Amino acid sequence: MSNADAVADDLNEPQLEAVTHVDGPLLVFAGAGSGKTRVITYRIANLVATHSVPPYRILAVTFTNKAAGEMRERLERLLGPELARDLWVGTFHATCARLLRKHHQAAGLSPRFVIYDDADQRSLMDRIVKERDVDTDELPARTVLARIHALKQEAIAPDEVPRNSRRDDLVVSLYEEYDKRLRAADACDFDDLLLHVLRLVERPDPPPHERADDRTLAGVSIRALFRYVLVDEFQDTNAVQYRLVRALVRAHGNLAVVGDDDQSIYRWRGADVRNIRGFAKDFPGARVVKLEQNYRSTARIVRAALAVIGKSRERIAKELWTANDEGELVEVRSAVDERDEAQQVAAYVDARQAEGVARRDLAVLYRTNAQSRVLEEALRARRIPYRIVGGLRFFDRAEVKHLLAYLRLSANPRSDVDLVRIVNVPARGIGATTVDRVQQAARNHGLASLEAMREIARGKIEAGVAAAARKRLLAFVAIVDELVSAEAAGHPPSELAELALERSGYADHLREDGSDEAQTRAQNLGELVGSIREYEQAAEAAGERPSITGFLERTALISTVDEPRGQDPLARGGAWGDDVLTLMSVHAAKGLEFREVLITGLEEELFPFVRARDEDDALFGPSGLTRSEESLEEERRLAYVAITRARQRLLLLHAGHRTLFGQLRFGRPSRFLLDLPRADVKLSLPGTADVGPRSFSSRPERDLDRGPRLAWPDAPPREQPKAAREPGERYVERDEGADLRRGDRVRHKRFGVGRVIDVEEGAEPKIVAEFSGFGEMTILRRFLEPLP
DNA sequence: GCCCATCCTATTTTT
DNA sequence: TAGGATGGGC
Repeated sequence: MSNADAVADDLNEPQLEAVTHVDGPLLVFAGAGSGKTRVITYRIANLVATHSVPPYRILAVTFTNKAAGEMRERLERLLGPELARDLWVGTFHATCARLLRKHHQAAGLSPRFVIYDDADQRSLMDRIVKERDVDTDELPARTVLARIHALKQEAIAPDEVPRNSRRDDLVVSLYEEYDKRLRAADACDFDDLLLHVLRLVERPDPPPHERADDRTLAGVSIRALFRYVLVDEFQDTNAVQYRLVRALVRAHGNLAVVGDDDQSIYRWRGADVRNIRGFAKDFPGARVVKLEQNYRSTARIVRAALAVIGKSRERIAKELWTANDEGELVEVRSAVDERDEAQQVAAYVDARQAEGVARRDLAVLYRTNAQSRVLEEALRARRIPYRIVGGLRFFDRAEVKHLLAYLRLSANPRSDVDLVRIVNVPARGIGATTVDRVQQAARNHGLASLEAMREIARGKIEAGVAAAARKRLLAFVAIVDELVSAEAAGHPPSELAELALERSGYADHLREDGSDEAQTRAQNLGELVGSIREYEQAAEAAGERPSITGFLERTALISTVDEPRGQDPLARGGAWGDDVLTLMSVHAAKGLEFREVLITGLEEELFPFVRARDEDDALFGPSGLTRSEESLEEERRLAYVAITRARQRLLLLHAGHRTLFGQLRFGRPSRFLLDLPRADVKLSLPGTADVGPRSFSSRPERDLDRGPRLAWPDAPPREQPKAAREPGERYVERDEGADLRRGDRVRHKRFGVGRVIDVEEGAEPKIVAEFSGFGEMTILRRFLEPLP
C-alpha cells in the first residue's frame, strides 16, 4: 500500500505538484480549507514510499502538539505504524528537546535537564529581582521576562543587547543572571530549547584536525541527520525558528514550507510574516505552489472572506475560489448590548437545534476571552452545554505542579525552583524566612539549595536557622534523598509518583482535609498518576525505558488539555451526551472548522481591536507601515481566519454598546462588516423577522434607545495611508523624543555640550546627560539639540 | 501559617 | 467590572 500513485488521483493539480516535489526548496501557499494537511502528509508518504527515504531522515515541524499528533496519526494510516514511528514529527520545541537530550553535553547540560515553564521562569525571576533589590514598580518581573523572551526569540544574547538607558543596563544584567541561574539549575526555558540547538547547528564545522567529540560535532551530526525538512504554519515562525531551519538544510536545501500569509496572526508573539513572504528570495529557485481551491466553505462564505482579506495592504497575491454551492446568505445581526448579543447567540443555538443542527457543529468566536463571560451566562440561563477551548490547563493546577515538582526534583535535585515550590507543601513548618536563609547560604557557598539545606540542618553551615527549623529541614532533605535514590535505582515513574505523594505527606494531607476542593485535588493527582502509567505503556511499546525525564518532557511541552468548563454534568456525558457547543477566541479557532460559526463583537475598537497608544503611530515597522497600521492588518487577517472557519453558515454579530474593562463603550459596526459583499449578506434586527438587505442610519450612538443601526452605505473608516518609509530591518525609532542614544553629543542652551548617559522614555522623554562643569543633568529631550 | 481585604490591572497564547 | 496578586493582620 501507500503508493503515492494510488492516492494521487483525487488530488488537484497544484496539490499534486506539491506532493510529488522531491528535492530543493518548496513553498506552498495553502489557502484556508485548501487541503493542506493532506498535501503535507501525502508528500511525506511519497518521499518514504516512492523515493525510499528512510523515515528517520525526515523532519516535519508543527506549531502545536495537537497538530503534530494529528499529522502523525494520518501518516500512520498512510505508511503503517512501523515506518511512521521513525519519522520526526513534532513542534520546534519538542524536536529540539529531543535533540538536546542526545547532545546535552555540547549545550552544557546534563542528560536530565529540566524545562522551566512560565511559572518556573517567573519564580526564578521573582527571586532574582528580589535579591537585586529591583524597584518592581519601575520594572516588574514579568516585564523583565517579557523582554528576555523577546530577545531570545531573536537570538540576541545579553552582550548583544543594545543599551541606551540604565533600564537597559538593568535588564541586561538580570538577563545574564537569569541565564546563569538556569544553567546552575540544569534547566532550560522554552526559548533555550531552540537557542541551544541553534547555536549548535550554526557553529561552523570544526577543522579536521580538531578533537572529534560530541562537543565539537553535535551541530554537524544534527545537520547531517535530516535530509528533508518540512515546516507547517510557516507564517508563524520567528527569527530563531527561521534560522534554525535554514541551518538544518544548509547542505541540501531540501526544505518545504507550508503556510498562508493571510493567516498570520501571531506577530505579537514574535512571528515574522516576512519569513514566508520573503522565502522565494531567501531560497532562490524555490518552487512556489498555491493551493487556492477551497473545499470547506460555501461560495458566499468564501466571497465574504475574500472581501475582507482583499483589503489587506500587504499580501502575496492569491485568489481563493471554490466549486461549492452558493449556500446561504451570511447573516449580520445587530444587538443592543453584549447581553442582548449573548441572548441572540443562545437563542440561535436553540433554534438551530430544533432544526436538527447539533450543538457540536456550532462554534462561537470572540476577539477577547473576556467576552466569554456574558455568553456563558446566557448559555447557562438556557441550559445549553458548552465548553471553552483554551481555558485552565491541567498542568497549571497547583497540586499537579506540586507533584511534578517532586518528580523533577528527584531527577534533578539541583532545580531550586522546584525545591522552593514544594519545600513547604504540604505545610511542614518551613517558612519563608527559613527558605530565604537557605537560599542566601546557598548563594554564599555556591551550593544548590538542597545541599545548603543539608549543611544547615547538620549544623555545618551557620545560617541563623533555629534548631527546631533545622530538624524540619533535615526531615525534608531525607524525603528528597529517598526520592532521588528511588529514581536512581530505576523505579518506574508511576511508582515514584506514588512514593512522593506518600512520603511527602501530601496524600495524607488531602485525605485529612476532606473538603470538596481537597477531593478534586486528589482526583487530579490520581489523573496525573494515571497519565504517567499511560506514558509508561507507550514508552514500553516504543521500546524505550520509561523514565521521569521522559515523562516530564511530555508534560512540559504539552499545552491545553481542553476540558469542558461550565456545567460539568451537562458538558460531560449526561442526558445531553457530548453534544456541546464550543466557545473560543478567534486565535484558538485557527486550524479548526465548524459547520456553523458565530462571530461576536464585530465592532470598531473591539474587532479590529485597537489599543490607543500614540507612540505606535510614530513607529515604523519593517514593512514601512506604522505599528498601528500593522496591527490593523493583523486584525484583518484575524477576521479572515474567523470567517473561513465556517463551512455552511456564518453569523456575524455586533452590539451598539458594551461594557469593556468596566467601561461603557459605544461601538460602531466593525469595518470588516462594511467590507462584506452586500449581495451575500442579510441583516437581521433583534426580535424581528428577517428583513433582507437594507440600510440604516449612520448615527448608531444617537439611535441607541431605538435599537442599534448599522451604518451600511457609509464609507468605512478610512485606513489612512501614511507615507511609507524605506523598509528596514528593524523598527525605526520615533522621530520625536527618544531618538537619542547613549554616547550621543547634545547641546543645551545653558550647560553647553554634553554626552548622553541615559534615555528615559515616556510621553515626554527625558535625557540624562553629562555636561562638563555641571555634571549629570536630567533634561527634557526637547531642550536639547543633537550634535553630529 | 493562614485568611481576608485591598489594590491593581485589564488582547490575542504556544511551548 | 472582576479576577488575580499582594500585603497586612490575626
